[in-house]
Amino acid sequence: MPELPEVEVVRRGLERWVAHRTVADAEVLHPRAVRRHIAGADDFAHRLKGHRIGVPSRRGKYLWLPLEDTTQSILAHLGMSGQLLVQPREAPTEKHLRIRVRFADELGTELRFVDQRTFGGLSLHDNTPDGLPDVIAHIARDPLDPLFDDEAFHQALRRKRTTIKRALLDQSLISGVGNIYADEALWRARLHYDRPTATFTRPRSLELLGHVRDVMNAALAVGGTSFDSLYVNVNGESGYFDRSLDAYGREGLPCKRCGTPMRRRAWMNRSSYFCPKCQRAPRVSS
DNA sequence: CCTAGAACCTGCGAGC
DNA sequence: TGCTCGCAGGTTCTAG
Repeated sequence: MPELPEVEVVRRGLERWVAHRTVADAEVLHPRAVRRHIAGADDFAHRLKGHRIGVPSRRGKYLWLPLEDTTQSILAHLGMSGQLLVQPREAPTEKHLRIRVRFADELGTELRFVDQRTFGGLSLHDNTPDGLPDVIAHIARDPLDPLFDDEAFHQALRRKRTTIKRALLDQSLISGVGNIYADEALWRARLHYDRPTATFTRPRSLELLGHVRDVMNAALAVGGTSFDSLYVNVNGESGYFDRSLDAYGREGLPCKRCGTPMRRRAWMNRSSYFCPKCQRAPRVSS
């Protein structure tokens, strides 16, 4: 479940179902799922044992579970297809189950990391003084973070020699935005994905940020976006925002503003969806 | 330093 | 039916 709203839905589920429980033991079924944990799978499993999980946090698409009475956290990234599920102990093993965490209580559920494509994973890291896993210190605050600096973001856009969608997907400038919400925010802002950022005026940058926040909050309110069973909350349930999408996945369908057929362009090994009339291409498109 | 593009994986649906 | 191709909510490494 990749972008910010989907990850936040998962974080809330973990807060409700996993926080304050003590790990009995962990089992790593695929080494790629812990590749960020340099000391390896056995070390990862061993270090979780006996520790109580604190309240889960999130920045952008990363979330982490602090281990109480330590200065470390379990960092999680869902990649393209990762799921964190709270399942009954007796539930059948998922085909792509990669990590299982059992708890030392009688609630009867366990935490499972399931990931078809293995781009995601879990790992254990020291926290920085502000409680963030050290390996994600370079990730920017996300737009729903009260301490996100709008002015600094605008200045960063001015400084870069890049285009706006690339900038939105650059997790060191603004985190949590992925392919869906980038296209949605750009459609709302009537901006073409290939517009150079260096010419952005402050009002334009701030308006775009407003649209990013609006679309993410709207998605969050209905449990995020899912087109299939790959993107679910910790209880395996899908969100409903797919039916509210204005741009993503709408190739050939009429623009909801002006009726012009929407287009899809191959872009950076993926796709960009846009309205050719509302979102005009820049004159000089490199 | 910076930016663009490919690589990393598995599975699914479309088209032949 | 079975094959190949293109495509998928991300990040990270490499080449230029």
